[in-house]
Amino acid sequence: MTELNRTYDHSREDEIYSRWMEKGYFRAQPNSGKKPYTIMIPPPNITDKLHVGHALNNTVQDILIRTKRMQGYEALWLPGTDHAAISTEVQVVKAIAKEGLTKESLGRDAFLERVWEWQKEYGGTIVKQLKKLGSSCDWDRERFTMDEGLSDAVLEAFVRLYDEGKIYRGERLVNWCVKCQTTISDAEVEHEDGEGQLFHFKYPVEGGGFIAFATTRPETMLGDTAIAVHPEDERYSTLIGKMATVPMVNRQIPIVADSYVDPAYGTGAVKVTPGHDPNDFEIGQRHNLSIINVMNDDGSINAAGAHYNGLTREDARKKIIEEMTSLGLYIKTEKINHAKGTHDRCHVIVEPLIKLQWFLKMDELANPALEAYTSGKLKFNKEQHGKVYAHWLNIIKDWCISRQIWWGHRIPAYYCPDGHITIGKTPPEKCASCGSTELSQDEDTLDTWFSSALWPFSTLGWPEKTPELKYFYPTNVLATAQEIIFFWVVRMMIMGYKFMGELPFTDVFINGTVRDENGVKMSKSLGNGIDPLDVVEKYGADVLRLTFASNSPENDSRFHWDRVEFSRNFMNKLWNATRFVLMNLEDYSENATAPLEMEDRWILSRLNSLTKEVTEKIDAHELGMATQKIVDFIWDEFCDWYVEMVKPRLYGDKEAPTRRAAQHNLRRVLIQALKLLHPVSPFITEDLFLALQDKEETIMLSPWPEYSKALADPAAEKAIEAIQEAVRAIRNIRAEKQIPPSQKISVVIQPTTTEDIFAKSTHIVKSLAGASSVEIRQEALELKDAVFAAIGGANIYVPLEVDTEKEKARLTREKAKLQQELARVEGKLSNQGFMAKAPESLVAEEREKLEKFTGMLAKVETELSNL
RNA sequence: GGGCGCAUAGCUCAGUUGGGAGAGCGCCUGCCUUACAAGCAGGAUGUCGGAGGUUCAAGUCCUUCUGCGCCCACCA
Repeated sequence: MTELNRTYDHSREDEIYSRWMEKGYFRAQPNSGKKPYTIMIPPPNITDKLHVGHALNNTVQDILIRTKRMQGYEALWLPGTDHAAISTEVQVVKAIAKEGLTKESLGRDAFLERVWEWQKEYGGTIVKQLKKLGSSCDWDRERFTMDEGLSDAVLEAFVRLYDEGKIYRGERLVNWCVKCQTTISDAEVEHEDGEGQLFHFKYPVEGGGFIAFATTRPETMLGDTAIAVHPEDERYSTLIGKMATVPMVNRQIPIVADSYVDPAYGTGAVKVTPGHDPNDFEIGQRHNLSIINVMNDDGSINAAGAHYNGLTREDARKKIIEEMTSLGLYIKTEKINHAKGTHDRCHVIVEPLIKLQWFLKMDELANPALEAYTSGKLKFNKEQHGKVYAHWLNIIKDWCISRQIWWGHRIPAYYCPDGHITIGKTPPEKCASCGSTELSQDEDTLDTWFSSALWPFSTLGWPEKTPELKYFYPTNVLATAQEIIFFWVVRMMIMGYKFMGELPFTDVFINGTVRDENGVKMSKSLGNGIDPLDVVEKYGADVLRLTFASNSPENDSRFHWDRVEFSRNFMNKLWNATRFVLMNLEDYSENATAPLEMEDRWILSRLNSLTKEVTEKIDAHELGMATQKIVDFIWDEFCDWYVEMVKPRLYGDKEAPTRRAAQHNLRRVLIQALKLLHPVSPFITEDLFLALQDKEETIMLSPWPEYSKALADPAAEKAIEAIQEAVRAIRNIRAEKQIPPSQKISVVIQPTTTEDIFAKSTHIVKSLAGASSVEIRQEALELKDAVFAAIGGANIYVPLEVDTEKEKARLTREKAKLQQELARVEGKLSNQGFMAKAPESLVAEEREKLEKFTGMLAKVETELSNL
């Protein structure tokens, strides 16, 4: 047994973590004979720095994995990172720009070398930071989406999906970033509200007259191929089917009827540009309109824009307004609030463009993923998240999986000069169609999420049939944030069923969002987040973890430093409680056995219930509840009550069996409580565990406590409850009478129950209520010299000089309170519906209360009249 | 516009088969009681957003209104 510092400090966390790593406690092996329990870390971007969401998410996972490890499972928590294609590429492009270099000037291979260098230098920060949190990942199995094995899995998946016709190449309107020269997924488009201009124009219509419309993007008028109106809009019914003219390019376009158009908005007529607007694209599909792309990849106008060829989109806009004005076709410009789609990395306005892209057909693949949820095989910690998951699957569209960037898995498609496509994991020697040996590989790479979608099995060795894969797949829990449900959870489910024939995990834990003090989500882009490592630095990882865990990580929450302080205070409390126990174990002998007292059996019974509750709550992924219960037990029941109850025994005769029993039980209860707390606060519990015993070398692998029926002791619980009530009553009297703690008082207890619990517990009352003597008497005391209090099991008399007036007021208050309670109970018992339909136990409980309150009221009334 | 939520003590939040309203912080009172002042004991504070409904019983279930939040989409 070791000496502990006077106050808690977290300086030993790194040392403890290193020891765990050296000992290999985090490692998990297949076929160990134990049951597997697996969690896959949601791969953070290799470029990420730890932010508050990561910290919360990892706290959740570590709690789950540590619990299962202690419960004897072969617990694997597999860590890793993804290559964050777009974000990384953007950052490296920025970095080389400082040297005056561009991607193109470097060339593909040299650029990729720079990316690897860059990621070696800056990547991996997050991994170190996760270790600071105490994350018990199996770091030997750490993976990276761009490493050899995972890259092989990506190619394998692509080839298989292509061979089955699930992957196709198609022209699609995609979000195009003119700065990054890449398509971006819908997800990467940020909608920023801002002031915009709505330009009103009119086109001439055949047979005379005009049709007016409005647009925020005049430059796309060059690609207009129709005007659309609502089919039931009477204003335009005569115009439907007629042709209008786009003057700049002198194009004849039809006026079509489509119910997409909102007749109430603007003029009720919409220009249709299928080449540059997603909704127009859909209208175009319905009416067989031609698609005209008027823009180059850099956003400038192309040859389809006639005399605007070569202008930037901004210049073209100005010139078009000028031309329309000169033709008398310009009406007006109004200012509007306008949501602009911008690229979330570079904030340049997104341009919808027609491009040849690779797509993954989702409809059939999505079926088993949806079925898994509806059948209950896939469970979410909250039903609301399951709904979101199902919603996404119900409206799923084909997934554009190609990206026009270099950093990532290059699409394994090879083209011959005739444009035939040959697909292969390795570069084919000749074209599969024409035999040409002049092959060039597709320039595009795959969406990062494509590789992430394979994560649950690619990290375990797929497509190889490894023992790991067989043993650990499907995994148990996937813990992530709600905005990732569509991006990642849905896609992992789809790929899991596709390639493994089985779902990748059975439980999804969606953790809440951490907000700042104003209730705004903490995010990197807003910069309103706290740095979790600052908290670790100042307070320790245990404190950070307890703060998250005790504040229901499954719910949204605000980050509050008050809570951090509270967590720290709790650590100190626990630390000092252990110091106290250790101080009293100096002459401890493990072999000495002694019969347990009532309070010992009480705390054991309470701890036993706690063990059951905590285990159940953790299993049910209700971590907030579990944590709060542990904290309450340690602070309230153990420290504030049990330790105080046991003090007189500890300070008594050294060799007394009752003292030996107290020593034994203090240690036993504390160790078990530490075990329950360990998943939440691993470091302090390890430290204290090692100080309290020397048989086991770590708490991490120490068996998780189990509920034992034999330890449940309702009688002891009831007895101690009565004593607690008595103590509170006496403390109340002391507070009201302003008796300082140093002044001892004498107490007379008149039990109203037949059990002699008070006679057995005078040492407790003395210690906790500051009594010099506790007398148990069957007959009542004269009240004129004593303050009286009635509790459930006894009447309490504290002999003091009584201020009659004050005492009268106090008893009157007491009487009113009791009368109120009685009225409620009586009301219930006279309620026929209640008596007929309420469960019997509830009725019995109410009857018991009736009896109790009646007795107490009678007593108070008697005392009142005696005054 | 589509989807998912939230509204409980001054503040931040718990409250999971419907059965006497809770915690932390803050506030008031008294204590440096030999583990802990990062502490101990005691205390005050709520028409559980409004209105209906189901039920013997509603913070908890249903409907509706009001005010917020998040995700996705979007105005030609």
